[in-house]
Amino acid sequence: MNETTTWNIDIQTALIEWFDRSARTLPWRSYSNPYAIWLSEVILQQTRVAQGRAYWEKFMTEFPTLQSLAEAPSEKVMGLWAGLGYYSRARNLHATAKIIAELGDFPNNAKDLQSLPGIGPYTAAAIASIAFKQVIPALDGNAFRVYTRLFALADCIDLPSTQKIIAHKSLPLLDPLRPGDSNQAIMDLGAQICTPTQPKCIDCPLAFACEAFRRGTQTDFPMKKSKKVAKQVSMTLHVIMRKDKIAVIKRPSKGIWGDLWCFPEELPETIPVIEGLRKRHLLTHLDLDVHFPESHAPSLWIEPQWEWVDPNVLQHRAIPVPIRWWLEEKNYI
DNA sequence: AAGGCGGGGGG
DNA sequence: CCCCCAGCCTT
Repeated sequence: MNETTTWNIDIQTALIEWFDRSARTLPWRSYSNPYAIWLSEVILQQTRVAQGRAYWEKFMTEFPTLQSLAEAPSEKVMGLWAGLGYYSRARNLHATAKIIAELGDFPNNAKDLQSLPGIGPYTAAAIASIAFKQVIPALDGNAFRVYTRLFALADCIDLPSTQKIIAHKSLPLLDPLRPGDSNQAIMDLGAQICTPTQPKCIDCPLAFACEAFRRGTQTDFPMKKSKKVAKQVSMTLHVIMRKDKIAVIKRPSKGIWGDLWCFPEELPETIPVIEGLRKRHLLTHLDLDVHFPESHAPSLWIEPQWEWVDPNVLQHRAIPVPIRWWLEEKNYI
């Protein structure tokens, strides 16, 4: 056994022992069925555990099995997802449930998993390692941070070439008998110890092996391209009342708030408008200045795309956060 | 390779 | 205010 091998095994062991001692207790970790694990992984894409946890509980209660999710109406799936963001995840989740239900059994390796909608390199590796014990590194934002520090790797993590290097260098650090736990240990480490700004290296089980720690350059990693500023955009969402009903439209699948119910952005010029509320809504790529002008449509007014709904029940549909905000401001919730 | 896509919590 | 989070998909 050469020196490199023993070094890697020392890291494997330190990681697994730390995991057994200090891992977060998360509800999906008590499940071994791939459905529950897949659901957690999709919900947690670009989403903190603290935010996604309640959604996982809701989905598991409403759809205890993959079959039940596959058979659900999409309106119900989108409604449960409302408020969590990145709504294409919900559409892809539903589409994949139907595909797997049709297949008969759950794909059990990363390559097959990655062919499914909404399952990319990270999620495929996570499911394959956790549910099926495939030895493959699951590289999320946490893992990229932990590994670039461990290796003092100064390459930009946005580049696919860098991600390949990390996948290659991290593979031997996984315990071949517990690859899922090794991956989850790295992610837990990133969330609790190897944090972006103030890493707690004094408590880190991998400090003995960490090149950035040895150099005192932990916060130099990971390197990434500077992000662009969010574009400022003004958006008009017309609040149109007809008697006691309010006009809503279902937004197209592509674009912001895809498949969600929203107030119309366009209004026939024949309907007079009064100024309404205004709200700033920040997204990663947009700085929205949302206007809510109010108007009243004649009692028999028909607009093909609009649906007239009771504002008191609108909260139960799949609506974006600004609509929910408006309903709250007007005491409909 | 770059840009679109949500929302919220923590420093 | 700024950061970035168990990323993926399209162009």
